[in-house]
Amino acid sequence: MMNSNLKLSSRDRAVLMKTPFLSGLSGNSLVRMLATMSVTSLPTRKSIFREGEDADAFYCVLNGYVRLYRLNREGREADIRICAPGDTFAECLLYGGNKYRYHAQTAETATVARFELQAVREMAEQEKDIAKAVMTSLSRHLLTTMECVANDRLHTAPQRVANYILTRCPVDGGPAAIRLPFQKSLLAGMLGLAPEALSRAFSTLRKTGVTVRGRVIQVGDVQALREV
Amino acid sequence: MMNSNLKLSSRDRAVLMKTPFLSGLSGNSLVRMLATMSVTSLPTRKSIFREGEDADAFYCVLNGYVRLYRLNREGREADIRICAPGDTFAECLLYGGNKYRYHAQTAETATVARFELQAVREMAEQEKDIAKAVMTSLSRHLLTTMECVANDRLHTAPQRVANYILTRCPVDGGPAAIRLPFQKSLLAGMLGLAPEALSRAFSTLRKTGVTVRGRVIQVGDVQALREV
DNA sequence: CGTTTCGTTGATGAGGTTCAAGACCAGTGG
DNA sequence: CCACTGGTCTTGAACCTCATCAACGAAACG
Repeated sequence: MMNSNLKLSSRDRAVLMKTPFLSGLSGNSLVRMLATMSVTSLPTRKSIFREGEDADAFYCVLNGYVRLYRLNREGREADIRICAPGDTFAECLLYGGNKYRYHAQTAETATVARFELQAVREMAEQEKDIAKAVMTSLSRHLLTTMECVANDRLHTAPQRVANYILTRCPVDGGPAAIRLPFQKSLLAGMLGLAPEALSRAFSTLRKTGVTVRGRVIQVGDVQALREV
Repeated sequence: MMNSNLKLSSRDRAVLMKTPFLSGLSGNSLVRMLATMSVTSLPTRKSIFREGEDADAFYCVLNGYVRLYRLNREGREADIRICAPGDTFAECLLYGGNKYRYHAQTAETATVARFELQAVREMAEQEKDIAKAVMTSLSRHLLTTMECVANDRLHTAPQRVANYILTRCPVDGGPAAIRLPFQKSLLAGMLGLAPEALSRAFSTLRKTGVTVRGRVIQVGDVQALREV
């Protein structure tokens, strides 16, 4: 069901332009970048690439979600990162090795933009603003990944969940409500938890005023949640 | 005991030149880079910067080791990364925010090279090879950090230790011996473990043919260790 | 040769995983 | 309209790994 060279929907185009990757590009660079790019729509649980394969492209999520994960010897999967619309992945292979280091798979139907590594590498050497875009993208990615390590090592399951809710909360205090943009099992993987552990974390947070119904999370007092 | 503008020892200079950061630079860029750099020797457990401070520089370790860590609400520390000679840290702030996001402290007496963010930012915009050096450095750093997340989420303590030993083992099979370049407590933090857990992991690995005496680790059969 | 730091060991408990069973929900087809 | 079905989520129970605390032994260092 691979659908290459798809025409960009206007919503996808808007997401693409807000990416750290393309938002800073001037006219000429932008055109060249878009020219080497191909857009693909993929069904749920479709593999994009596998660990160990020769790397020839990196990707940007336009719609839906993509899981990056690894397997251990016994075949258990662990998510390394969940990529949301606007996120770039495998761009570190521009200057860091020539094989994919993890599996990438859609978590639901998704649209991704594909960039040839070799082409972008050459363009980054020619155009300064493209190099800058790459650096910005890498920097952000690195910061969030280090944040992830710190989160894993420092916080318990309820604290990680509270953390996640707070990052999605528009308000600073009082009551709030958010809607999960994906299944809970995906959130669990994102936080480095088994789905059961996420479920238990939610029920622990009930006494802090968090109620969950389906994908809707209601927070009684955002400030109280910050104390967890 | 801050010792700015120290003269580079020849060993430090050799480390510096092998850095992904400087190894690819041509004459002119290299000279400019070295000109804006200042080298500092620091005693054990000296803070280099603290979380939340305004960021004005990033660093490269020339000698010794530097811990990057964070504190949780109760004051417990968790290491995010241990930087060895040749490693760069906080370089993600070139294009990713203007405050340090974690604490940095020497783990033993160390020598570091300091680069002004603003100066390097300007140079990266002018010179393509400097931009490329930044991208290479960021890419490597990102790959190892993602590796770290996967390691934490996928492997048990003995597996992480086996992993670490294998990455330092020169040979592919048969017996081998390595010498830890630092204290065990530092290795523990690096692997996301308490020192006691590292100690127990070593004793678990005894039945796989690993013996530890002081900083020397003897491996009976490297291949057997790979099976863990 | 004491003092201090580092490493090991044991006991205990908290936090998560795993497995199994059941609840809930939406979609499907009788 | 209702029963069946397949997926997702929750709950319970047993187990496991690791952190923590405390005590002790071993180096390192003056």
